[in-house]
Amino acid sequence: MDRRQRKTREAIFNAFILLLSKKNYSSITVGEIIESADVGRATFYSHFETKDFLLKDLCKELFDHIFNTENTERADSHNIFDCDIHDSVFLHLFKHIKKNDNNICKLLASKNNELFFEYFKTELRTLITSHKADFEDRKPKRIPEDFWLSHITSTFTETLRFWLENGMCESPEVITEYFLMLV
Amino acid sequence: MDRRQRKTREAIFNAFILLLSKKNYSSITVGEIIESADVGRATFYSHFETKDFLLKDLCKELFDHIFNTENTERADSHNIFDCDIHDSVFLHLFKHIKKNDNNICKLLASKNNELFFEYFKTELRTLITSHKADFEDRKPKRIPEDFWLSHITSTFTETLRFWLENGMCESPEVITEYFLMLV
DNA sequence: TTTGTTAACGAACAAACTGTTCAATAACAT
DNA sequence: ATGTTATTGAACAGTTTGTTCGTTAACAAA
Repeated sequence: MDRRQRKTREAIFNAFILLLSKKNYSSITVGEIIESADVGRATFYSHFETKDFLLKDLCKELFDHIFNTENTERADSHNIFDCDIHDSVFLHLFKHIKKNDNNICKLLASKNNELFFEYFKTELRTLITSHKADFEDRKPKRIPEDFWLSHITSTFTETLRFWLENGMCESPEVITEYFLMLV
Repeated sequence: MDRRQRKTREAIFNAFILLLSKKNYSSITVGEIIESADVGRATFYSHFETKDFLLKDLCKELFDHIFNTENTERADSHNIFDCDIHDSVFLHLFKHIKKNDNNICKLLASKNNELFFEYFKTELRTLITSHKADFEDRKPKRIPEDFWLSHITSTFTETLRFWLENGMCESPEVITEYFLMLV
């Protein structure tokens, strides 16, 4: 990718993240974004079709990173997390989120931007679906399968939300424990 | 309240509900609402400051109804739900939602309107907080109090969401059972 | 029925935002 | 050095928003 393209794309993403941490998504205008990013109006629209697509692309960038390093690290099977204890995936996720300084946290923590959380949940649910075997023994017999998966997913995101809103003062290990206590 | 005021208020609410069942909140314009409600532009703005306030007022109208008949029915202590079995409040809520033909259901079921769900959750949380004693024995010792309340609240709304998305084919009793199994 | 009050109307209005176009300029790759 | 491609800035039409105001109609109380 052309260096110019990369630079403007970065500038727009950063400006957008900055704005999202201050105000809620729907009240942000394209005018504010391009002013903050210091790029031309036409440039913005040559990169992103609309503001919605900008959000979608940003989410893809941030989440693919988390969830894919997740996958690849587990795939090449020789790191500390690739063990057979079933809850390690979630501990890993919490650690990963804590490590990834502010960007994701800032956005997930902001009560307003529900859209952002929705994209996160979508990615999370596919991850959890691929690990559903780990929860078989905890599942009440009569609960339907898809409802069960939704429940695990939303319990995880609510745990994460609690953690972020409290300034992540608990350790990833404790938060993982909380999560597993509830599900 | 003046009959004229009541009529336009009703007309606007109904038009708004109709639109919300077709498209998502942010894409609805004031122009569409007043056209569908068949009222003048100035009239709309004399009733509601902005579109956001319209949503807030609609939520208040719908939810106050559910949650307050809840309270009053329990207050005058002589109906079938006012018993000492601790889960009856939630069964009552599910029944109430099912009974209340479509309006609320239509809105809660539509995946798009996350805002609407947020208002619902706020009301629900205060209800659950006032009944938190009923869940004391289920609460893992180490889980913080407010986190525990958030968890019960979101588990309830996710259960409700599941129910609505599946066309409410299960009975209120079964759904209540599902909810209590998970929490 | 008459009278004073209040709501609805509708048309017009400025202001803000959106998404597009285009010619000129600068950065890039070879 | 040359052809390609991204950025720029300004201008543009089209929406949407929220307000204003004079006129008309519905209301409530005498």
